[in-house]
Amino acid sequence: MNYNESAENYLETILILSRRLPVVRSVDVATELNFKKSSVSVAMKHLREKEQITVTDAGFIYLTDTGREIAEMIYERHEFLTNWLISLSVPAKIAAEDACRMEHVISRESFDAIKRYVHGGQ
Amino acid sequence: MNYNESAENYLETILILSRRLPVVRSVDVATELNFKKSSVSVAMKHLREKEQITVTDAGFIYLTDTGREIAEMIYERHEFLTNWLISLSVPAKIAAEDACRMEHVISRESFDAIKRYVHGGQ
DNA sequence: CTTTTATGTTAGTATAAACTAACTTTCATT
DNA sequence: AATGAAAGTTAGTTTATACTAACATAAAAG
Repeated sequence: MNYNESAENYLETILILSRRLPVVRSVDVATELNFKKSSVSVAMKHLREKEQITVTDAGFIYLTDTGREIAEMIYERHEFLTNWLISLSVPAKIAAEDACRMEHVISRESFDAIKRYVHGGQ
Repeated sequence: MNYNESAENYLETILILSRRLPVVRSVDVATELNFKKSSVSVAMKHLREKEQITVTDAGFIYLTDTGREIAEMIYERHEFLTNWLISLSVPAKIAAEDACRMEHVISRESFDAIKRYVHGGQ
């Protein structure tokens, strides 16, 4: 599978949480994803090393420009694919789960093509 | 990532090769997937254990009913998704690559819904 | 008949990404 | 001040899935 799926998911989760919470900490990500905090701690270290997030002394996580770009791309796909599948009568839970996996494996070309198709077909 | 992606891919490859070659051997799968024969050997052992393939003394690989069912489902998705993306002007190579990843992560519900949508929209 | 090639297997390695367990640090409450 | 909860880290484990290296066997070719 895609080599960045895990990292992309973390970045997306940080973005989503940053819109819901005043600050995002490691433990918030762990709670959201139902992961252990040790797993998140290691993952955040990797994201820091790739300079996709910064973490303050207080443990507050912020997306860098690069990280935000990825997060927003994935989140846009997530929203679009979820809503599209729901509009095709896929149950919301299944639609969200599928979107959550598809969003990491589609190329820009295909995503854009599907978007054009869906909008054109409305 | 999907927990069965690797196995599904092997089964699909066996199906495809079985239509192209008189018999399918481990080495044929390795050649097709650009994997080493040791990797395929281990994978075939797992598929045998799950009773998704049988292997004759001569090393010829055959899908069981269960294995064939999975292989055909994945292959149908592969064909459909590839052709659909190509019809949306995605370059063939990219379409095939994307289909090859999407085919493993979509639920039956979503796949059926997309199929209905695409056929209805023609 | 012996040597080479093709095929398959086994054992051990590497990587990614989760996990548990144990530890530190900090902060709050008694 | 002492205790305990919350947060984060580190070390080592697990699983999946590929890999390399080394070996076994059988068929082909000299």
